[in-house]
Amino acid sequence: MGDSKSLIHELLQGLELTRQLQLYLNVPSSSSNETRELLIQQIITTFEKALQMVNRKGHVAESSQQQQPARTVGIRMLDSPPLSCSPKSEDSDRDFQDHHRNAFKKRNTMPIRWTKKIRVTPGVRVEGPLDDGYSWRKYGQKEILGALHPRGYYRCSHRNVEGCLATKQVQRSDEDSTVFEITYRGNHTCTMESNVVALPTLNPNENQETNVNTNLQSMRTGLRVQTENLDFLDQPFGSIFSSPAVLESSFVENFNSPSANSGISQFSMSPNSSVFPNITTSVANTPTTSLEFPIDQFEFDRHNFTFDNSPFF
DNA sequence: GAAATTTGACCATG
DNA sequence: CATGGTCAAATTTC
Repeated sequence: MGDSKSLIHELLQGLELTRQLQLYLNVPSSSSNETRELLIQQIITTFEKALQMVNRKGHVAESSQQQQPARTVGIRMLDSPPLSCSPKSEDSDRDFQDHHRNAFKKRNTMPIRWTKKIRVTPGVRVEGPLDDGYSWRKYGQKEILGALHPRGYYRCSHRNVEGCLATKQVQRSDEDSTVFEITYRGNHTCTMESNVVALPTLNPNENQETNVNTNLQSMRTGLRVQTENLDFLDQPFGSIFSSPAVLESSFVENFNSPSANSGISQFSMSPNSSVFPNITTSVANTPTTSLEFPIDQFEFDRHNFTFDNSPFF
C-alpha cells in the first residue's frame, strides 16, 4: 500500500540529492568533499531503496517465496550465492575481523548470520534517529579478548512474545572507534506490527527514540554511518536477504562505557538490502544512517540538505 | 511498578 | 582451560 507513492517519493529524493550534488560539484572548496561524498552515498541509498520497493512489489505479486527478490532488478544479483554460499566464499580482501572467521567455519546449523561493518564519520548532520521498528533488548555484554571495547549482545524484544530469535552483537573497533561491527543472527520472525514497520522517521517513535532524541539534542554533532561491508555465510537457503522486510533491520544503538571514554553512540540504519562482498568489496551499499558520537573534535559542517527517509515505507 | 539494562555467574565449545 | 555466549538477579530508568 502506498508503495507507489513511496517509490515516487524516493525517486524524487534521489533527484533532489543529485541536484544538490551538482551544486556542490561547482564549489571547489575542499571542505565540501565530504559533503559530496555523503550526497553520493545518500543518492545510492535512495535508489537502492527505490529498487527495493520495486523488488518487493514484484515479489509480492509473485507469491510466497521467501527468496528471489525479483532478480529482474539490477542490484538483486548481489545476493546471488544462494546455493553455494559456503564459508569459503569469503573474499580475501575482507580485512576485518579475524575472529569472525572462526564463526564461519563452524556451524551450518546456525541460522543466518551476517555482519555489517559500520563506519561513523563526523562532520555531517544526517537524519535523526532512524528506526525500522525492530526493537532490541540487551541481554549481555562481554569483554572480548584483545578488544578494547566490550561486545554487546542483543536479542529481539519480542522473543518471549513471539519467539523471534533474531539477535545481534555490536562490537566497536579498537583503533578506529568510528567503526562498529554489528553481527546479526537469525531473521526476525516477529510480525511487523509489533515492529512498526520499517519507518525511518523523525517523528517521535516510542522505543529507543527517547534516548536518541535526548542525545540528539544534547550533542549537536552529526555523524554519518556507513555500511562498508557485509558478510553472510553459511546458510543453505539462498540469500539472506531473501525477504527485504527481514533485512530492513535498522537499529538504534547505545554504547556506554561506564569507565572509559563515556562513549555514547547511537546509530540507526535505513533499510538496505544489498551489498554483497562477492561482487564488489563494498561501495555497493551505503545506507543512510545517522549516529551520534561523543567526540567533540568532530566538527560539524552543516549543509542542510534534508535527506530524510521518513516519508517512505 | 513495569520494563530495560547491568553485570557476574554459568554453560558450551574448541 | 580459555574464550565467547547466555542467564538471571540486581539495579536503573521510565
